[in-house]
Amino acid sequence: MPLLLLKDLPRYECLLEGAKEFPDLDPSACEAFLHLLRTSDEVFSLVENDLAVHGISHGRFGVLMLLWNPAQRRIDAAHAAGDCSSGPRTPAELADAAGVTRATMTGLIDTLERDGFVRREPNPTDRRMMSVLLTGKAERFLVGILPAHFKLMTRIMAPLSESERKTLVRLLTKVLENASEISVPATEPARGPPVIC
Amino acid sequence: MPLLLLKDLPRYECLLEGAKEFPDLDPSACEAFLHLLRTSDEVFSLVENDLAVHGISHGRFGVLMLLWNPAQRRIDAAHAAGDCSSGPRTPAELADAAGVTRATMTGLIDTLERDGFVRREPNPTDRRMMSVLLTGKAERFLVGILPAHFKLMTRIMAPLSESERKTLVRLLTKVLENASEISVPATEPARGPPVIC
DNA sequence: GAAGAATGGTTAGGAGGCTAACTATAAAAG
DNA sequence: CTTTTATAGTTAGCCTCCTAACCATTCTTC
Repeated sequence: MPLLLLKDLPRYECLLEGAKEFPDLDPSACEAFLHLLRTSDEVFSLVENDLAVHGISHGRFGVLMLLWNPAQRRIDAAHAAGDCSSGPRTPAELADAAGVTRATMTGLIDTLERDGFVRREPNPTDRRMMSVLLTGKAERFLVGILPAHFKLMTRIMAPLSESERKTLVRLLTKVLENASEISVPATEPARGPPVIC
Repeated sequence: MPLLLLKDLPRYECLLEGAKEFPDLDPSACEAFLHLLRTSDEVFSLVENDLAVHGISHGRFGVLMLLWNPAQRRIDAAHAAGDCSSGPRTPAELADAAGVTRATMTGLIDTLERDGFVRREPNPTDRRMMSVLLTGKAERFLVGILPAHFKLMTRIMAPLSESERKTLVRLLTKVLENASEISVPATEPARGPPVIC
């Protein structure tokens, strides 16, 4: 449970009250903002607790998911076509894909290696690089817990209809794109769509 | 930036692909789930970076906000009526309101006290308890940074219209209530609405 | 081809989360 | 009353995240 937030969100009247004192406070923006963070905090901690039962943190789970390519079997066929990369393999690629620093990824890989979920191998061509490889233990582990993990996601989103889910995704996408724009002051001309397969 | 997530969300076709292998994977639920966490992660880190510029973490900021009662001046009038509490004052109340453990709150108060934002005072009637009090420095600090903080919220939510914000809040509320239900297996008959003033 | 710049990975040190165990005090039970 | 139980707060130890500094290697550039 990584976020610290108000457990009980303020009532709308309180936001209106605050707006009198702070002209910069936009009540509806503030309300949406707080609900977004509060809800995702609750959902996140739910998933994290569920994963903790199986003895793995969300961060490590994320790394395993990045490394685990269920299409691995199909890859031999697709390899020539090049339409489906085999996913990140080096610590740097993993860090980029996961959105953490390389130092953090080093730590995650350390504990995963300690627990026998991955192993490091030096890259024969570039001796600076390492390859991170999933072990059979990790694959069995993932196949074992994923069904419950997917069920939990489904259960969390159960109260929303299909069209509500589409609406939610549409609104969140607007916010996400705007937020990305804010954090990266729009230097690049927008890169291509994600190519994770 | 506390969460570790896929930076580039999987395409919907990949989810459909995965659903073939895992019948428990509900593509639209998974999509909504991932967008929710990804968006709030981006938004959260935006705010956290902004606060970090002013040398304060989101957690400490939250504590200050809980302690800071802008209605303090009005409280003398409201006190008799009892319709507006003066907010949490003890570490335990703060921990509950913020949704962290008491141990975590101890650490936050430690650093806040070290930096001169709060001070602890023993409770004269119950010698187990402490009172946490905001200093004048903290109040000036809050008044100084809050306008920019509110502006950032407004900017983040700018792409959504008023009605879209209402829709977003409505959908998130559904998910939040459901998630709370899941985490607390519905023992209590649902408590009253939040009474934070 | 040798010096400097860039890149990949790790280490060190800090912060904020957590749980579990501990101390001190107050309340309840006998 | 004394004993037990419950409560408030802290401490200790772990994990994940960060930044900054640090090697080793490769690439660039002259």
